[in-house]
Formats: sequence, C-alpha cells, structure tokens
Amino acid sequence: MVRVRDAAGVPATRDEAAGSMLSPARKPRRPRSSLNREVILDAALAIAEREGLDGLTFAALGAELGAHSTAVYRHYRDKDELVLELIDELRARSYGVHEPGPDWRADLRAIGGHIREHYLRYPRLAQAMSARSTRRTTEFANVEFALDALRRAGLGDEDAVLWLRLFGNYVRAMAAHEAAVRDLDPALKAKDHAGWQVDAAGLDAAAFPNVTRLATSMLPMDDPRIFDLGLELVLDAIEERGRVTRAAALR
Amino acid sequence: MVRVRDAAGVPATRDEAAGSMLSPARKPRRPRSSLNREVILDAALAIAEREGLDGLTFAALGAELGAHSTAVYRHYRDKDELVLELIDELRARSYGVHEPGPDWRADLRAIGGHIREHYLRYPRLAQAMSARSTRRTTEFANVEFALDALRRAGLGDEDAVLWLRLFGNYVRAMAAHEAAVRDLDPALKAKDHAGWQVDAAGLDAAAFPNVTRLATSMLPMDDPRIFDLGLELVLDAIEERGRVTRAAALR
DNA sequence: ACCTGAACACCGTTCAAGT
DNA sequence: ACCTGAACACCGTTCAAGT
Repeated sequence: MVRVRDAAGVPATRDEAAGSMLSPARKPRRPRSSLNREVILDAALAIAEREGLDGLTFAALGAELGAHSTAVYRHYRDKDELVLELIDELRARSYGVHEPGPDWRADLRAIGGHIREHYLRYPRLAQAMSARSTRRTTEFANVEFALDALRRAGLGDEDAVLWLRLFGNYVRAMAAHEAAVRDLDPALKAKDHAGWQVDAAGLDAAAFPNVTRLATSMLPMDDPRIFDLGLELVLDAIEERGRVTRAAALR
Repeated sequence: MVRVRDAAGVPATRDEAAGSMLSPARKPRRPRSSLNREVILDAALAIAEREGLDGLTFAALGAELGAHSTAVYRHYRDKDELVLELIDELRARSYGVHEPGPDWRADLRAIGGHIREHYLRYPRLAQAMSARSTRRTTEFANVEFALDALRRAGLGDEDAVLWLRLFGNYVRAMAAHEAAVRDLDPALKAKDHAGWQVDAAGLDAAAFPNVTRLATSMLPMDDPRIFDLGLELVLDAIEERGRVTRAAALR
C-alpha cells in the first residue's frame, strides 16, 4: 500500500463544515451520551461502503462521528470486536431471510450465489467473513436453511453435517479467493496476467510444450464461470449421496 | 494484533553480541558490497520460518542482516517485491520438480496435496500465495505438469484450460481457507467453535430444528477431510469429461 | 555506489486528565 | 460516566548525508 505524504500539497482544512472563523477553532464537544454501538456501527458501515475496509481506521471513524478517535474504545474492546459486528450487520442487510422453495438444489444454489455476490461487494472483508463465525441470528438462519435443504436432498444427519461443511467451505473459500484477486491493485493484476502470457510464450517449447502452446488461451484467475462450475459438482455429489441413502432405506 | 509496550519491563540491551563496553557503542558499518538479493532473501526466509510473516518487518530484516533497516530498499523496490520473491523461493524449496507418473489422477492428487501442505506450513503467506502469480520457473513447471495430466485424462485444449482453472483455484482457495482458519488465534478459534455449540443449542427448537439437533455434531471449520472430499469430485468430473471427449472422437 | 540517520505519514491502543 | 489530549509502540517509505 502506498502512503500519501500530503493529499495534494495543500494541507486539509482543520474544521471542514464548522465555519466560525472567529475563535481559534473551538472544537465542539460531543454531547453527553450520543455515542453508542448503533451510532458507531452506522458510521463504520458508511465508511466501509464508501472507502472499503482499508479506510476504516479509528481516525476515520472519529472524523465520521465528529468525535475523538479513541472515543470508540468505551464501546468496543478492540477493532476485532467492531469488525465482527460489522460483518454480521452487513450480512443481515444483504441477504435477509431465505425462504425455502420446492427445490433443494435451487435453494443451495441461491444461497451460494448470494454469499459470493456479497463477498465480491466487500472484498476487503471477505477474508474475515470466510474464516470467522459471528454466531448471530443471521448465521444460524443460514445454517438452518442449508441443513434443511440437505435433508430434503435425502441425506442423513451424519452426511448432512459432512456435506454442509464441504458446501459451505467451497462457497466461502472460492468466493473469498475470487474477491481477493478482484481486489488486487488493477495495475498489479494486469501485470500478473499480461506478464504471464509474455513470459510463458518465451519458454523453451520442448520443455514446456503445453504452457507455450496455451499461453494466450489461459483463463484469468478470477474467471466468473469457475465458481458455478465447481458448485454444480458439489450439488451433483449431494444428489447422488441422497439417491444412495434413499435406495438403502428401501431395502 | 496486540502490541507490546515493553518486552518485559526491561529495555533490551542495545548491542547484543557486540561487547566493547569502552566507547559509546560504536556500531560497525556493514562491509561494502555484502548486501545483495540472495543474502537478503536468506535472512527473510529465516525470519519467516522462525516468526511467521508477521515478524517479517524491515526492522527485523535489518537486525537479522546486521544492517540498517532501510538498506534493503537499494535491492528491492518495496515490500511487495520482496514478498513475491520469497514466495517463489519457498515454493521452489518445498516441492521441487514433479515427475509425471503413469496415472494422471495420482499426479493431480499429488500436486494438490503438496500445495495444501505448503500453505498449511506458511499460513501467513497463504493469502498472497493463492492470489498472486510469481511467473517464475517453478510456477510454469507446475502448470506444465498439470496441463500434461489433463491432456492425458483425455481433455482437449479448450477443456484443459477451463479445468486447470477450476482445479487450481479449488486447491489454492480451499488450502488458503484452511490455513487461515488454522492460523487464527487459538483462543479465538476455541471461542468460535465452542461458543457456536452453546449458542446453537440455546436456540428455539421449533424455529431451528436442524441446528439445535445437530449443534454438537457440527464439524470444525478446518476439518482436514474436506479438502480431499471436494478434490475427488473435481477429479471425477475431469475423468468424465475425458471419457466424453474420447467417445466423441471415435464417432 | 552503497549504507546510515533522521525524518515522515500513518497504524492501533493506553491512560491520565478534563467536564 | 463519558469524552478528549497526549502519548506510546509500532508500521512502510523517502531522502539527504556520510563513507
């Protein structure tokens, strides 16, 4: 990341919307109990939406709230606690409640797609979202939804927890990976992709026959078709597992 | 991350192995051309091995080299350049050259497993390793190896680049995800897992029948069986694709 | 030409002091 | 009780000065 020494040579004005050229910038004190977790979370959301998670610093939070940057510490123990709550709030607003349809496959496909879109929208949060559990209502509702679909597919309890893990990890891992690639500095990304083709084409064709022949046909790392291609394989396997389970039950 | 104010109350001695109580710590200057990319990379590797990537700072690098922390800038443009080269060097030492065997499936399984083990060994680097391409010999050799296996499976060129992308992304994304979870602060991880069971068990059984019933059976996020379970699905799909292609060619 | 010293623009976090 | 000011322990990075 590049740090900026001075936004544009001109130092930023100290009191943006304050006015009052009279006294030497008497900074108004924040009213007594106007700060609470909800207000803070709203401000954090606005920043994340506007500038991405990288912009979410205590300094930016203070500016957004019109409060001192350290004032947040009275309401959140540390940044981790704030980020976890932010993740859950975003999730709740993004997918809301999923209503099961008649087709378990369509249900799993839908929730997988929603999670992917959500990660691609907040790539800076994707890593944390994919590896942490927030243990809030929205998360439990999603798990219930997926387990219900797996049961309808014909899986027993033991299979359901196993395939839920594969389905969930696949969706989170692949979506987080796609988001991470998409989020790379565009210049870097272009260099990675274009440079690959040039370097690959320059290799010894005898030692690298496939790479040299296919150098220009290689798909970009974040090709959007890949997610669905693999997801259908997982759904196929779940369907087959359900078939086997049902057949065994009849015998 | 928790910052330490003072390692143990006692300030670290300024010249550790120097000795010379006489003059006020005359710091020896680093010999003229003793610094180069190779020496720096060795030091970086030693630090990464010992303290993880978090410990790899310019300050630590300077201490390891017995040089000023900014001296590295003469040899690497920035930290990104250093890390990319480190990634490639680690990869070269870790898997070396893969020799194709008689069975393409075994070959793909082997390289996938090696990549996963490598990521789990350097979890702090896994994110960067999974999303960036280094465009060095080792990387091209791996791609050649995988493309060759896909050709032997019976895939045409167009299918080969498509399924290479799925195979590669699956391996990198799932391994990076597993590494990220494994790398979480153990206390956090235990809280996430144990807390989940407690919170889930406390839910309304009518609204969350599956979650409450299976709360204690849920698999940990980084269950080591999941990677192989999904990998075999990908390999199955490749095998089927090869079968179809061969059959079409006969007609 | 290569390395060092001193600074800079940021981070998260702590804690005594104000109101 | 709640917010502010001032500091701290780190980060990566720049650049003029030494040798």
